[in-house]
Amino acid sequence: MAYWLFKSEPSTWGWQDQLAKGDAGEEWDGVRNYQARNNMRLMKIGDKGFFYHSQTEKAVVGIVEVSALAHPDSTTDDERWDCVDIRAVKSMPKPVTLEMCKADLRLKDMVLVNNTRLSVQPVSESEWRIICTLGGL
DNA sequence: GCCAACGTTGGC
DNA sequence: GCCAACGTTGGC
Repeated sequence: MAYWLFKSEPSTWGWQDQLAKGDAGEEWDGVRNYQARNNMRLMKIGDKGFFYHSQTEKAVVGIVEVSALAHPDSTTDDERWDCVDIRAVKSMPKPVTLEMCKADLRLKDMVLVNNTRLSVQPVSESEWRIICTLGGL
C-alpha cells in the first residue's frame, strides 16, 4: 500500500466534484508533467491519496483511493500522457492546511512543503498518519 | 497581481 | 549536450 497526494485547483476540479462522482470515480486527467505521470504509473488499485486544494484553500480536504491503473489520458491524443482513476473515500473532518504542515516539524521533508509545484506526489506512511491525525481522523 | 521555482523547448 | 528563453504553477 502506497500513499499519494493529488493537487487540484478547486475552481477546475474540486472535492465537491469528486464527491459527486461517488464510487464511479473519475480520471485524474490533464497532467502534463513527467514526474507526476511517473508517480501515477506506480500506483496500484486501492492505494490511498490525499485530495489537496491549491490556490484559495491550500489544504488537504479529503481522501481518495485509486480505482483504475494508469491508462491513456482521454483528454489528449499524445500517447506520452497517462492517468489513473480515483474515487472519493471520505472527507477530512478538519481540513489540514499547508500552514499546519509547514508548522509541524515532522512534516518538514514533505514534498508538499518543499516542491509546491508537483501536482501528484508520494506521501510517506508516517506523513500519512500525521496528516490523518491533524485532520481529525 | 506579482514573483519565485521549476520544467520544457529550441538554437547552437 | 549545454544553456538561454519561455511558459506554467502556486504561494503570498
